[in-house]
Amino acid sequence: MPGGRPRSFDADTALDRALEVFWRHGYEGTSLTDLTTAMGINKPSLYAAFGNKEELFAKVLARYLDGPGAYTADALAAPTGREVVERLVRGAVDLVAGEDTPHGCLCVNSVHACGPDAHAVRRDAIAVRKAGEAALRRRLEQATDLPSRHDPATLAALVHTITDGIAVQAAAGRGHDELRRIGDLALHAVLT
Amino acid sequence: MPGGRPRSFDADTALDRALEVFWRHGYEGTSLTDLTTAMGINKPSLYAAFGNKEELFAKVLARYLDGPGAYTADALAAPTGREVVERLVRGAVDLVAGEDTPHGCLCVNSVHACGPDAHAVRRDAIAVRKAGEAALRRRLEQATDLPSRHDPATLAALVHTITDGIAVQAAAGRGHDELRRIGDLALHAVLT
DNA sequence: TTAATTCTGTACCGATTGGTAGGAAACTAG
DNA sequence: CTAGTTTCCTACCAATCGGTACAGAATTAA
Repeated sequence: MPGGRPRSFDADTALDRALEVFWRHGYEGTSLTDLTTAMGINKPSLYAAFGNKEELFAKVLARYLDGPGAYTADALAAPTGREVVERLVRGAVDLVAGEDTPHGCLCVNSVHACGPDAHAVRRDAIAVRKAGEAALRRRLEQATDLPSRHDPATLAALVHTITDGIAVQAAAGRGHDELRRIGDLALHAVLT
Repeated sequence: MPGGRPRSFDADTALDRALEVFWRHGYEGTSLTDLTTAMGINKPSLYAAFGNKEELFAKVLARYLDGPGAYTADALAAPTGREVVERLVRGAVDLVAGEDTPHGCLCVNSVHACGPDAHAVRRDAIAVRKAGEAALRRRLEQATDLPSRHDPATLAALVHTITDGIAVQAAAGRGHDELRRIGDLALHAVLT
C-alpha cells in the first residue's frame, strides 16, 4: 500500500550532524538554519522526520547518551568500586575534551539553557542526570573497597559534582592533559 | 553649564535588577524586554545609560564579582591554606544555592552561552575565571599547611573544578544542605 | 498508465529579536 | 523667561526566530 518518494538523506547521519551542532552551540544558541545547514536538509524535511526543535533535541540527547555517553554504563560494570569511579572520571575527561568533538558536555550545557523556550530541554537534561547518579549510587552501595567514612549517596553525588566540574573546565577551554591531571588528583583524594 | 533632565531611576538599582535577570535566565535567555521590564526603564534609557546588551552584561558581571562574588577575595586572605580552600568551597555553596538568589553561578552559566552573539560574553567570563584561579594558585604557593603531594597549580585547578561542579549541581536543582555535605566531603578528601 | 502516497523545495507566516529616530518633558545656567 | 542640555517615551526599523502551505517530484501498487 504505501510507497511514496524515498528519503534523500540518512536519518541517523542527520541526527549525528544535529548532535554536533547542539553540542557545540547549545540548544538556545542553535537556530533551525544552523541545523538544516549542518544536516543538509530543508526545514519541512526536518519537521517531518524529527518533529520540532524540542523533539529533535530530545532525540539528539538520547543519541548522545547511547553514543559518546555510553562509557558511563560500561564504567558501572567495572569489578570494584574504585575502578567504577576511576573509569567515570577518566571517561568524562576523554568525553568533554576530545579532539574531534566539541569541548564540554551536552548534558551539562543543557542544564544552563534557561531561556523561556528551553524548559523542556532543561527538564530532560536534569532527569537524565538524576537517573545516572541514582545508578551510580546503587552501584556504590554494592562496593566494599571504598573508604567507609561516607555513605554511597554522598560519594555518588561528589563524583557527579567532580565530573560536572570537569565538563565546565573543558567548556571554558582547559585542555585534555591538564584535565587528566586534575582528574587524577581528584581520584587520589577521593579514593584514599 | 550642563543640567538636563534628571534620571528617573537609580543606575545601581537598575544594574542589580539586570544582574538578577541575567543570573536567572542566562545571557542568551534574557531579552531586552525582560531587562527593561525588570529594570523599570525603557530601551532608549537602557542604551543611554549602559550601552548595548553586551556592554550591560559586562557591567553586570563586574557587579556580580564585586558583590555576591566578593567572598573569593576574602577567602584568599585567610591565614592558612586549608582555610582558604574551605572558605572558597563553602562560600561557593552559599553563593550558588542561596535562598534569595538564582541557583547557579552567573560566571559558570556564561561559559555555556555559546551562541553566535555571545562570543564576547563567553570570553569575558573565561578571563574572569582564569584570573581568579591564578590568584588562588599564587595564594596556595605561599601555603605551608597543605598536603605536599601535589603542586599548587593543580590543586588550585582542582578546587576550581570542584566549585564549578557545585555550581552545576545547584543549577540542576540540588539544594543547599546537600551541597554543603558534598562540599564537606570534597574538602575532607582534598585536605587530608 | 493511473492512483495513491510520501518526500523535497520554495516561498511565506506572525512573532520576537536587538537596536534607533525624533519629539515632548524636565532640568540648569544665564 | 529663554537657551541649552539631557533624559524619557512612543513608535518604528531590518533581521531573524521557529514553524508551515503548497505545489511539484519520485516512488509503489494496481
